[in-house]
Amino acid sequence: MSTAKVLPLAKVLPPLEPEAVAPCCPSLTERPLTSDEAERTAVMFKALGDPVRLRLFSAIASHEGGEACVCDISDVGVSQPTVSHHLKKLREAGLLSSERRGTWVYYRVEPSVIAAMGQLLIRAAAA
Amino acid sequence: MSTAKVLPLAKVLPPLEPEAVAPCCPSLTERPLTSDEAERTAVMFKALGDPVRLRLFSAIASHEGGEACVCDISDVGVSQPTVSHHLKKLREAGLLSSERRGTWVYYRVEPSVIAAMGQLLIRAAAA
DNA sequence: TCAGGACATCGACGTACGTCGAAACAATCC
DNA sequence: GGATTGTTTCGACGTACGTCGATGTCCTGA
Repeated sequence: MSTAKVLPLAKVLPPLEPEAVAPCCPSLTERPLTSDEAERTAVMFKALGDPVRLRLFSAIASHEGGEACVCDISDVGVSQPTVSHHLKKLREAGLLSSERRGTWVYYRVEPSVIAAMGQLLIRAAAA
Repeated sequence: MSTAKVLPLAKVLPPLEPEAVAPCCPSLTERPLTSDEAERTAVMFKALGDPVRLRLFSAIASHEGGEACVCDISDVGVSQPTVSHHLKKLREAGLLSSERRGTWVYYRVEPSVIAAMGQLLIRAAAA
């Protein structure tokens, strides 16, 4: 029955090639951002611009090893599908990567992207 | 006529008492954010989560002295009311302060808040 | 006092977003 | 294979958000 699946649905969700999401973060202070640069950078900030996503991100970042499985961080007051939706947003923004290990899926913060966003702001504050 | 105005409409828009907007930024990595902390912090990230606002912010940050009048930064492809709306959002988030000087209104980046947001991310990346 | 420029507010419109329950998918255990 | 648990996807719903034109407010200069 249905031997041909329409989509294989990657078993391990890829970390999202970093280039696509963030060629990253041209300085905010050196010159005004172009429309394209702003579009790409805004995606990352928008991802952290929701209370639930911020709590999920914080829960993962503060978990030992900087990673946590979904089951560890689902106590944020919304339904489980909603948690999954938000984690997907964070992953698409390049801030998290995920990997399935047996029954559970583990999410991990993507240090390079986070650090780049931080530098961006630090430099803007120093200007 | 109408000698009694309903609202005085502050001549100089205040920098927004910093406490209200950000008692600021508890570490993302030390422990999971509470609901309230996430709510307050998300406002700041959300403010930078729009391409037009990011371009306005960058235009101000990259302008000499870290400040610019609205007339200097209105070339972002949206109408004047929309620019005003976005600047208000950034100010309400505590990221900008504004001051009227004669005919023009000058916006300036609020270094302490921006720096705090940056530290937040840097620490999360280092975890 | 009045005209004009700079900026903010108002009200309305369309779209994007957060949320949920139901259902599909994946791995494990019996 | 079937039941069970963990996670994602789907479809639908209400609300929040970005955008605009029209209008109001504040300041300046004649």
